[in-house]
Amino acid sequence: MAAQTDDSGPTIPAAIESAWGLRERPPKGPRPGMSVPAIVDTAVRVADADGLAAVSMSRVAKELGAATMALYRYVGSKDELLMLMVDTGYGPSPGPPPPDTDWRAGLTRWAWAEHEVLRHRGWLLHVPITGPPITPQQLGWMEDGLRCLDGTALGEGEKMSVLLLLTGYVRNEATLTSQVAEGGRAAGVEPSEMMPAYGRTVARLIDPARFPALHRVLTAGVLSQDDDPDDEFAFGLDRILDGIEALVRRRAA
Amino acid sequence: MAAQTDDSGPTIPAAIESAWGLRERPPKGPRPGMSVPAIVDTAVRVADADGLAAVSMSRVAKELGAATMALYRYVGSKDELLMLMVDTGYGPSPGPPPPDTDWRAGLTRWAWAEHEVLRHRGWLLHVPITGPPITPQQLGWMEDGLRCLDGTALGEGEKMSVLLLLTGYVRNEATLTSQVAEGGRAAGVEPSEMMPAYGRTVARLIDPARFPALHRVLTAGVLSQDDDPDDEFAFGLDRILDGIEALVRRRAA
DNA sequence: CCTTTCTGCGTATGTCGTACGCTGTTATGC
DNA sequence: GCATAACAGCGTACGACATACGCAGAAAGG
Repeated sequence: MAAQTDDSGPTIPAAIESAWGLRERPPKGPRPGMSVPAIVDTAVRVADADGLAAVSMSRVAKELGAATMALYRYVGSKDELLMLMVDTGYGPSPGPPPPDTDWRAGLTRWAWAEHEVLRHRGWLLHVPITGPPITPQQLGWMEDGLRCLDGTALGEGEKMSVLLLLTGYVRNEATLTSQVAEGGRAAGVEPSEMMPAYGRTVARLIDPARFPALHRVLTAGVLSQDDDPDDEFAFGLDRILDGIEALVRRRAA
Repeated sequence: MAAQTDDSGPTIPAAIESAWGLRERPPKGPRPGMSVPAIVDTAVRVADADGLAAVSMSRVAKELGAATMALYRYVGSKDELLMLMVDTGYGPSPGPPPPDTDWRAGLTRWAWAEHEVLRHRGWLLHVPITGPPITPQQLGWMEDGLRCLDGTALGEGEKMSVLLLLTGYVRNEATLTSQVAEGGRAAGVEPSEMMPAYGRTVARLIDPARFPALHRVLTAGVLSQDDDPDDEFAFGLDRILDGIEALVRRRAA
């Protein structure tokens, strides 16, 4: 019976372990000239300024005044860097719900907080996600979301499902609005003219006889006026919370 | 007043226009040796077999027995090819709801149909979407979804929002499950051991005092058993439909 | 038949991630 | 004080990729 170390489960990338503070500096060798947080912050700054596509290893290195390959002493791969960028990009969660907040108000605040982050950091949506969250801030968001549901009679699995449902909605809504915005910028259309332009395009393509319902939507002018994206977000959020409320009530009975 | 041609709105890529059948062959020049559909089908086959990352222009060309640059006579860019791949990959919509179907049953069928497509074509989720749908089949799905809501008192804009909400949910759920699956395959873990392994990893990282709610979820064994992903999907779907039902009832009153 | 217009595609360019190995630095064990 | 081990920085090189450009040959109109 050999001594079993605690390395059960799949291997965790070294840089993630250091994000949890589980890594000390080796006793020998030269002092590191950079640090993982400095690299990640620089990468985030590049993404904020020029988008995720601008984040290349050479660009980040140049920004730091270092050579490209120097970065690989700190992060194992670009994917690892991206994972850490997501953690930093989201930032700390909005914190546990204030006392005397019911679950619905708490989750509303939670969802709006993520909405706000994604509105300012659209590139977060373009990071290819490779697995469930294991970075500190990500799990912090989860924790605070779970706490909102503390007073309910939902099972632990149901709480988790509810959070997944909500965060999925927030991400999806943000993806849609940012796509419209980015597509418009690429085509050189004013943001306010985006939806009308899309409506005209669709109107030109479809045959009203084959797409009657879609045609009705178009003639109703739904795509002609640009709604406040926040209204759109609030609409879906209320629908989902209504659905969750039905479940919470049933469990409470 | 110059004659206004119908090229209002942003430019539509040539290959998309040909997907709508709005393009005839030029009268001169050699006969084309390939066709856009043949190229797209080949690309879809490659993605089905080896994932979206394997879809490069050179790989598709090789598969067709042609040179890389020959493809550019048919599609303007790789992005254009991807857009067409999405259209073909989704395939035709499940059709309008059968007669005497209420909106909830219709949308349930609609959502499960997309769920099924995404389960078989996980790569669809990895295609970076650059704008609102303008390809024939995509708008076909939209049309059929709208028809499900024909009998309700919802406004046209609300119908659209409801569909966006649903399709967003379906995509998000599929993204999560496929990420777990892909992440597990990359780490060499059995699919059934994925969630437990994730649970152990999180348990090792978090401090129960700082993440009490998360710790409670872990000790409840939520992540230890792997649920049927279809159950998870059905759970969220019912929540959302409950929320929509509340709205439909309010409008009907 | 000649010109126009198109197809197929070879070549070349620039960008990217990253494997490999050399050079110089630092702290430890003697 | 000195050898040595462990590490930091990074120059070079490789393979993959999207794609701009331009040339050769094919098909149809005049």
